[in-house]
Amino acid sequence: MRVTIRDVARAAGVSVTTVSRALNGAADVGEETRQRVIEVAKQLNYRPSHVARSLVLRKSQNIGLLVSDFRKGGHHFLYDVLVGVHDTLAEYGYDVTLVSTDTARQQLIGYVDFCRARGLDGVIVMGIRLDDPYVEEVVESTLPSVVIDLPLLSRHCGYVMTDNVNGARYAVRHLVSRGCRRIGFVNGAAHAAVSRERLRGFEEAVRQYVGEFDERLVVYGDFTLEGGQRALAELLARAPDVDGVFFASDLMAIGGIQHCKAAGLRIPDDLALVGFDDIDLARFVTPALTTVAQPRYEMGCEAARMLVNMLQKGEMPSGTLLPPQLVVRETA
Amino acid sequence: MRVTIRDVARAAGVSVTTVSRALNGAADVGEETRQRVIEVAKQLNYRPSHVARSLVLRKSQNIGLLVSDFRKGGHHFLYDVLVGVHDTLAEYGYDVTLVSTDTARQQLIGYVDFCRARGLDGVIVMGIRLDDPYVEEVVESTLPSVVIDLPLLSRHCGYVMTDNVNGARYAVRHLVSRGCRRIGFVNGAAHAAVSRERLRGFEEAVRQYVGEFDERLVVYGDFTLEGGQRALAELLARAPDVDGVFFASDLMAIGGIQHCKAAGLRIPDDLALVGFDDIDLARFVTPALTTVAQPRYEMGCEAARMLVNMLQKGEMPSGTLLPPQLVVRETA
DNA sequence: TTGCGTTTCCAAAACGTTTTCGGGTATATT
DNA sequence: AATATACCCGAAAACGTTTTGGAAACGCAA
Repeated sequence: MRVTIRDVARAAGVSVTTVSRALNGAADVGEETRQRVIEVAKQLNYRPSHVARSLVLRKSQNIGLLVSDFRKGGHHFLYDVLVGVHDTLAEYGYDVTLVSTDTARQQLIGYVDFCRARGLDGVIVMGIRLDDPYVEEVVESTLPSVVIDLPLLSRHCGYVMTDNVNGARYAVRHLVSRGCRRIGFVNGAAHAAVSRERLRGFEEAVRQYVGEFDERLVVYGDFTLEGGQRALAELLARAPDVDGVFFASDLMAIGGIQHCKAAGLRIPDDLALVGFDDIDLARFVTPALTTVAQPRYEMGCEAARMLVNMLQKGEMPSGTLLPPQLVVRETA
Repeated sequence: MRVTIRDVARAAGVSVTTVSRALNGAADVGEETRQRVIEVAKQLNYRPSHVARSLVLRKSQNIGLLVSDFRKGGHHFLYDVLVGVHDTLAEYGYDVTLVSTDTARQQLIGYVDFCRARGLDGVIVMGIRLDDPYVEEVVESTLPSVVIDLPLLSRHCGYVMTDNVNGARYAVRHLVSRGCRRIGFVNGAAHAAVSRERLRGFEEAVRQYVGEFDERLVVYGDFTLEGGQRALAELLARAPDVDGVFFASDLMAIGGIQHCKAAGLRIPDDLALVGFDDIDLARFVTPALTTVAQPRYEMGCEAARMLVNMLQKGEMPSGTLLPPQLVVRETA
């Protein structure tokens, strides 16, 4: 059947101890025996069993990627982050197994127990909301974790997110540089952490670049396309003199574009639009959407890096903000 | 530290054997002891170690999701399939760990060895191409596997893909029903299995619905947006009287739309377009793209189901075709 | 009483590794 | 020559489960 360390030992005429040592680069094994063992191992196509190793070492070199809601939207975002996580984790020799909160919830156990049962060394959490009951578990648990897009910090829990306040500032600054003086904001869901930050950045930038801040110019669109349409309509009803608007997501901004077309508003002459995210759609929609891009892939990489530093070097978790980038196209 | 089966045994005043049996629903344990054990286990918040179990059972309840190239395009496709795979595998009590061919390749070992080292019970392969050196390994290996979008069938390897020939037929039939009589085809990469099938469906449908098949009306666009633009230009140069064209991917079709706009062709009056895939973009682009949708999520589910049946019931692998669906929007 | 079948339980082996502790040689030091 | 010092190597325990092969207790029939 499977070729074990014992087979290698027998074939090389040494003990299993020596095989283990030779293959793992331990010090106290003669150079010639080491070579022989390596040769035999290769000959037999020997692959150490990760599960046996995990059992004795009490770590699995396996980290969980916890996704709160796989289905709902955010495809682009989640996928890129996932790839980033996978790539850098693979570099460090870790595997990643998918964990959905749904399955844990279904078994009526916390996700921490879920991960412990599987011997996961740590977990990267994404797609979770502030109002999710799991956040409490994340911050309190001793399972090393880093969460994406939610500023949760504790002894065993770090986070990485994009610098939303500066992202919002970039957007406003750009609109101002394009001549806008009366700028509105279509925010996402109110309970999302990122919404608050983008609002803060928006307000600060408006105060800095145009002077007065009119809170009647911020409306909420729930991150959806239809929400964006509705919200923009409401905004324009409140303040017809608005000449530029910042959307907290590209999807909402695209809704905004559609509203403008329906209302006969020229973009960007009558109304300048800038979105947030830089989803794939952004470059294809007409007019192409000016937006502030999130470094999705890099967020995954950074989260992974932080986690392995916690695991391997015992570093304390931290909060990392990644810089977004304004990409200007046609809408502003 | 960790609470083990031994702790439960001690606390319940029985042997570990009995605990194992009680918890796993084996027959020979008294009903009252079973209840006591269960109670104690709950009390102690005992979670059996999956890795210890894997070691002795020699199966891990863990299957690999092999992605040949995480980065390159296909985001939408891969993500939806991945979610489908995860969801139904979770239903059956399996975990899924991400495996990229890159990391295996980098370690200079076959992906089968890679999976075996990790004790994976099986593997679902996606994003692989006909010319990939790994296909040989897939069909020859004894590791139960099912591949997506590539018709590989062997003793331990099944596949699921969408019914591409019928998808192409739907597209052509729709174009014909819209009055098109001279229909072109912008195919994807020639070496992709799906390309061949779509071509076959296209040819059959053209013969059936319009009569003669002119092979000069099929060009290749490499699945990219720019490729689609170029290919359509070439097609129109060859045959200016073309009045409808079927693209083997939405991205190429969108390239086609852009070419039409640049060339001053009205869609669908001068030229009717239909794509393939139904990516997110399709509904947002203007005019909205008529296309044939692939059941991405269901493909993942079906692949998972097939693999589980192979593993649990010893069923033979099979080839499954899932029906695509024409979604008509504005371009045809 | 003996023999036998059931039921309920347990000790121990097994799964495939790593690691601790110590044993043996050869070489260097006194 | 005796002793210390490296240097290699191996036996065995451990990791946390499942499962095998009995064993004890009990009831029942002979």
